[in-house]
Amino acid sequence: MGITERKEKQKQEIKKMILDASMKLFMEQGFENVSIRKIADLIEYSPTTVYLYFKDKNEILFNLHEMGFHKMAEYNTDLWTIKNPLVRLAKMGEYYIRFGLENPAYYELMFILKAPMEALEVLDATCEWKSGDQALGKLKETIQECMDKKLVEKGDVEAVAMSIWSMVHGMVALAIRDRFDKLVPRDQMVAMMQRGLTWLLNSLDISDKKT
Amino acid sequence: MGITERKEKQKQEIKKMILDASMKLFMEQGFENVSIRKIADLIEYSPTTVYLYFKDKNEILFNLHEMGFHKMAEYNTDLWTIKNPLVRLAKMGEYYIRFGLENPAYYELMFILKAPMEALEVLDATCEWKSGDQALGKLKETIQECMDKKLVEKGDVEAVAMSIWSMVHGMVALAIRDRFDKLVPRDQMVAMMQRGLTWLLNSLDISDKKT
DNA sequence: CTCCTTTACTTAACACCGTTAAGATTATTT
DNA sequence: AAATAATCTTAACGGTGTTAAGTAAAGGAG
Repeated sequence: MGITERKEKQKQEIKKMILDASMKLFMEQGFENVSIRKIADLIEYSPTTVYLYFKDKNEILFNLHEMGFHKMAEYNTDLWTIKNPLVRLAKMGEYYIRFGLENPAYYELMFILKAPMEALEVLDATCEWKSGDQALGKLKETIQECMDKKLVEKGDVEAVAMSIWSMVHGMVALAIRDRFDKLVPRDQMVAMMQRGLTWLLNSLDISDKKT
Repeated sequence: MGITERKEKQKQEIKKMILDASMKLFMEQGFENVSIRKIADLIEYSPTTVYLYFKDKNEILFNLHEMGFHKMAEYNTDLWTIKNPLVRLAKMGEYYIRFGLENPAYYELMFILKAPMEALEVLDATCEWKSGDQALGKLKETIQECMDKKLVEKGDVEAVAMSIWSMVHGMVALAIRDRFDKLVPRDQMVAMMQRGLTWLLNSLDISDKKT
């Protein structure tokens, strides 16, 4: 069935066109200024055509949200070459913050906007957020390793993971949503986040102080 | 000028009507489903009348955002009776999380939505975010006190404050935007946040371990 | 090559949105 | 009572997500 196969391929290509156009607009104009009509305009189709490839706007946003996780993975390629889990943990935080600040549009899709999660609830009955679960899993792994190697005090891995994630997420979310720069000068922002992160990890580190 | 005075009072009353109606809809239906038209319907005026009392929708949201800070202050009334700054810090975090989870609509206005900050940029040339600055100030005070009393290692108060705030904000923001409950069971959410918070503060506490 | 069916796409419309210009109504002052 | 000022509404503009119905092109069957 070479013919139907090529057709399927073409369909995927148009889907990609729609997603790329959406993301372009999203990055240029922000979430609230992207409409199906503008997307359709950009790829030179009628607005209704978009609905032949995606159920609704939420489904588009969900797909972009997935692309965001792939993009984030690119930031972390060299992460697992780091053998010291505490150093790796620090790098994870650093990369996370950098990814968020350098790709605010993706970050919004992944961790702030409700729309992608609404799509997930419709799409998947089990409502599993695979991408998020996987990303959090890697954080938990690293923390577990820190505890195993007695670099960090033993404790509730899950709660610690959620806490660390919450902190870096909080930083990025506050920055993206214009709260951070109202309180500290913009040029000091990144440095302060970094100081906060190293301060936290330093407080955790028990490798030096043998009680 | 008794007459103009009463008129001014009436004007303020209608303003309050608009804000109350907005907040009611906001809490019931969420941000994205509140429109000027619905607000006008609820107070039985025409949509355009709303514009005689507020410049635009953002200005309404900014006013609601301010009301949110007042509401949050109610949660903190007994906070300054706590003399031990470390205990106070813990309570601050606990109350912050509780406020956020119990008043998600207010929380969104205060710390997540862009609209109120956009209004601020138009309203105030200096762009000072007084409410936020004040709230953060109290956190910094408490942390400073902790350091002064050697309950917490001395360090960059600003960075530490931003970090702690980021963590609790991160927790609430993830919960409100449907990321938390996709990864941990909903009934364990609050408990886990609490564990994370006490874990953090425990790591900071150096009052016992005299190095 | 013609007829028919399927696929791909568009036009038109619905019900909403924030916002503004212009007109109508009401109240106050002269 | 007439003129002025304050208050509110109607109608409209250009936008939104989405759907029903119609058109044009492509593929297969005879």
